Amino acid sequence: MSKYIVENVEDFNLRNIFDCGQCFRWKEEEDGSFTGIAFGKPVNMSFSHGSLSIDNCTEDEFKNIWYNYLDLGRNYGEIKEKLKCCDNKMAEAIKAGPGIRILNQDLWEIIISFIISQNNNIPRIKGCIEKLSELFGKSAGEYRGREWFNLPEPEALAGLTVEDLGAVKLGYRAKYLIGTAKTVVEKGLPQTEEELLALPGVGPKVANCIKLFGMGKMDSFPIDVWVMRVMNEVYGIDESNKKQMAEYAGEHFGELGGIAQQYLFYYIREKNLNK
DNA sequence: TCGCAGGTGGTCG
DNA sequence: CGACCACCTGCG
Repeated sequence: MSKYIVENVEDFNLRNIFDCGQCFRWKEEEDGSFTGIAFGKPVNMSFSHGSLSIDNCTEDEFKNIWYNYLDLGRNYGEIKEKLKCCDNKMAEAIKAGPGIRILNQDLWEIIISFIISQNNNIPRIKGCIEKLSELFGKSAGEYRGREWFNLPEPEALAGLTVEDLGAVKLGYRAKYLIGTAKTVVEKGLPQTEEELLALPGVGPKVANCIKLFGMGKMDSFPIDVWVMRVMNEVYGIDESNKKQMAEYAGEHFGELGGIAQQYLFYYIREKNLNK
């Protein structure tokens, strides 16, 4: 079992990264490391004093998968300086999650995950994704004493019925997943906002999440209930005025909107959890 | 029991 | 267009 180690990794914190709402397949271990799966590879990551250690990972896999997945080529120190500039509130938010990075995730996995996420809570979202993978995904092999599964491919999902998906407990989202899978099989993966919004179960919020987490569009600014709360609390915008929040993000954060959103999201959730 | 959780789609005015 | 409202499911 090979382990790959990278030194001098900055602006990086596993809990910040895996608990900022962008992914659903990672679990924190008692020792503070995280075990999970992406791009068909189950691994365990641990990090301390600038040293990132990835277990069950070869050098090739690090270069081909994890370097990009963890967004290690981006200078977050520079980004944080830009966002802090002239914005004390943002500087405060960044302090809550200074090691956040936007993961570059598989587009299809992100589409499925965020359709499931709508009007749902995190433990159940994670449960649905695991169950869906176990029942209908391909095996990704054994690791740390269990078998891992990938999310089902579009073709596999497109051939299922709502009844087939019953055990996954997706509720009314099951028909969205099947409809989206059928569209993707027929027309390929979506590439534009228009194509995203044409998928069943994808509205403005989910589309922005897909763009940010699955398409590398860092200017996307998903507005969910937490962002509405934080934009109200921090910038005083009316809690229900999504349009004004989107405008504010465009004007003040610009190309860095998605990253700003992550700092704000992490900040308000952490604050809420500590209450 | 009932409201709520990373919203969306359908229906009105 | 914008404002409502039902919606699977499970938990407190």
